[in-house]
Amino acid sequence: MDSEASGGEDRDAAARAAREVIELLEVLWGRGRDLASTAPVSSSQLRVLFVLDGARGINLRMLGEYLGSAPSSVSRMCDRLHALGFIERSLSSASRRELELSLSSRGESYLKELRARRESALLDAVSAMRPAERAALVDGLSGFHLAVESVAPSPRPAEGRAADLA
Amino acid sequence: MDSEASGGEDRDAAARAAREVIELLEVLWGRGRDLASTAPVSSSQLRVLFVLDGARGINLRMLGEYLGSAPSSVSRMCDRLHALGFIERSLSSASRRELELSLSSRGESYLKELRARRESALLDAVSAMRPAERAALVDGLSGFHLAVESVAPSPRPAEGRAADLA
DNA sequence: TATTGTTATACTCTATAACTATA
DNA sequence: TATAGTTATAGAGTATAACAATA
Repeated sequence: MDSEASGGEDRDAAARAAREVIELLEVLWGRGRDLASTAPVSSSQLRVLFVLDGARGINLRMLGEYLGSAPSSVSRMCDRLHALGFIERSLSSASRRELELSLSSRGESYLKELRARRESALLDAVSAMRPAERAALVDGLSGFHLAVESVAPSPRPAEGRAADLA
Repeated sequence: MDSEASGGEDRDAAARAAREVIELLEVLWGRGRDLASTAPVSSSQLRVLFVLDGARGINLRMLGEYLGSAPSSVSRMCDRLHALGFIERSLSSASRRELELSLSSRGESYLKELRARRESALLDAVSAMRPAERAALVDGLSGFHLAVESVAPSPRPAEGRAADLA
């Protein structure tokens, strides 16, 4: 009597719990957004760094598809990230009209430090949880992570699904 | 031997798992962002709707503090949301220099539909999880949700913490 | 004088459309 | 002709600074 026979109430509960936490973080996370005093990169630029960290050497068009952004937007964003020294743009050896984009060592270390700061901030929250809840969070998020990746294959999700999420 | 004696590895694991899922959603969620074809409101405007849904009748300054945005930005955003018919701005009866901001019925129904669409999209993901993981996700997220609210009191979080999260 | 909200100005991000260079 | 990337232009979001109205 785990789920199938019960009509999927547990699925609905999980979807609702996820939606509520996402909303909460959407408001809270957005508070230090964009040109925040201490942040050298905007949230859009940060998304570029995340993608490049997981797909080194891709071209500008491909990066735009991962981000769901137009090539012109990505081009200008890369201008600024390059001026900041966070990314490198080298000409592709295969095709002279393509670029190969990647994180610079400075970009890599920035990302590493940001992740450490974020985990430190999150540690404040998870430390306020009971151990059993914390263990459940790890198990639940691991499964959710894999499930999201299987459902939303990179770079283009289900075409129209993503629009609902913004 | 639940946690205290083990040096907090489970806390670190939970913080890391949360940080990874947030990063994943940051890239994925952002794909349908801002002026997306079908979306009538941008992600910034959506944050306004979320706050007003939880704090009806607040003034512009207070809304700005919840969002972490400057009054001038909020003022213009409210112009556009009012033009769209999603919010109402009435003069405060207590103080003639203040506004009382709230969702219009159109804004409320928009939010309700958006939440339904989001949960439907999330249902695709949680349905791909095993029942035990799904149950763990619900328990873990419930505890996390409460913990985040206790650690980051509205409207102003720990002053400097938020900047790391953008 | 202090506070609330608006307007002026500037920079970033976003898009579409027009353009150059390469395949 | 089709594709990769850039540039031009316009609208939205962000900020700081100067301003009007109210307390």
